[in-house]
Amino acid sequence: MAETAGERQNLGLLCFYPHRAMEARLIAALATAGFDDITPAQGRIAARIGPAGTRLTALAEQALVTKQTAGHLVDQLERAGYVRRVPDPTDARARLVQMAERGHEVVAVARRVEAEVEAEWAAHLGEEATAQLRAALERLREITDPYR
Amino acid sequence: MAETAGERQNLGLLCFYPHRAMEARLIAALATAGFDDITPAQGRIAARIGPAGTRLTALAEQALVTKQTAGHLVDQLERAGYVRRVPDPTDARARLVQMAERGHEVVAVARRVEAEVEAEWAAHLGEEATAQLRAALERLREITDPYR
DNA sequence: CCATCTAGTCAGAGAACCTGACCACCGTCA
DNA sequence: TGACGGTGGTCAGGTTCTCTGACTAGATGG
Repeated sequence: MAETAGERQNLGLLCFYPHRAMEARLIAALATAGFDDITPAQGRIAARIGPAGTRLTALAEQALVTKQTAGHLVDQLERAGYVRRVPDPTDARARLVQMAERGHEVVAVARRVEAEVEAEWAAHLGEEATAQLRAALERLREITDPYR
Repeated sequence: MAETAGERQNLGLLCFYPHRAMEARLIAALATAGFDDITPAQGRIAARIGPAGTRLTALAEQALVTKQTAGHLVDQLERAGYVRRVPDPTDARARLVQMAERGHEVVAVARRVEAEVEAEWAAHLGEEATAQLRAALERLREITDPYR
C-alpha cells in the first residue's frame, strides 16, 4: 500500500499477485465445473472446514472475520447445499459446520486446479526454486499467521 | 480456497498470510500516525499513483477494479486531502490523479513501516532466503500479474 | 447455585465492488 | 471536414461482504 509504482515493491505486495491469481483461477474453474454460485468469501470460509467439522467461531477466527460474517457466509453455503450444521456432541451450545456431498465435490475440483496452477508456477520458476519458495512461505507463516 | 485445514497448503494460500500481515501492519501504523481515515481499498489505489500522476483508468486496471470503483475511492481520497485531480495536458478527456501534500506524508510513513516489517521477516528467514523469496516472487509476478 | 464466560444469532449500517447506461473528447479515414 | 468507432470518466442502482452492538442459551467454576 502507499507505494509509488514502478520501483522495488514490498514483499507483502509481491505476495499479493500469486494469491490473487490462484483465487481467480479457482473461482473460474469452479464456475466452469458448474459451481457458479461460490464467491471468494465463501471459499475462504469453506477452506477452513476440517474433516470432522469445525465450529463457527473457529472458522471466524481462522479466516479473520467476525462471527457474524462467518455465520452469514455459512448460511449461504448451507442454503446452496455445500455444507451442513450438526449439533456438537460435546457442547450443546455449539454446532459443527461439516462438508456436505456437494461440498466434497467442490473440494475435489479445487484440489485439481490448485495442483495444475502450482505445476505451471513450478514450470516457470524451476523445481528447486519452487521448493525454496514454499519453504520460505511456510516459515514466514509462523510469524504472519496468528491462527496457525 | 476449498482446502481442508491442517495439511499441505497451496502456494496461493501461503502467499496470503504475509500479504495480509503487511497490510494490517500498514493500516495500524498509519492510524497511529494520525492517518486513521485510510481504508485498505483506498491504499491499494493510492499505491499505484506515479510521481507525475496517473489516470483513473490506469489505476483501475492495475488494481483490478472497475473504473467506477476506482473513481469512488479517488473521490474519498480527494475529499480527505490525500490526492488531487488535475487536467491531463495531453488529453482533454482525461485527468491525472496526483499525490497531494498529505498524501506524500502518508507515503513516507508507509515506506518506513514496510522497511521495518521486511527487516523482521529477514531476521526470521535469514538474509539469503529472503533474497531468494523476493526473486521467486518477482519471477512469479511475470505470470500472475496481468498489468505489469 | 450464582457469577461469569463462551457459542451463536438478530438487527442495522456502511464499505467495496459490480453492471449498464451515458456524455465528452480523441484519432482516423473517407 | 465531418462522420465514426474507441477511450476517459461519471451517474444510477444494486449485490456482497463485513462491521458494531445487543441479545439468548448453554457451560463452567467457586
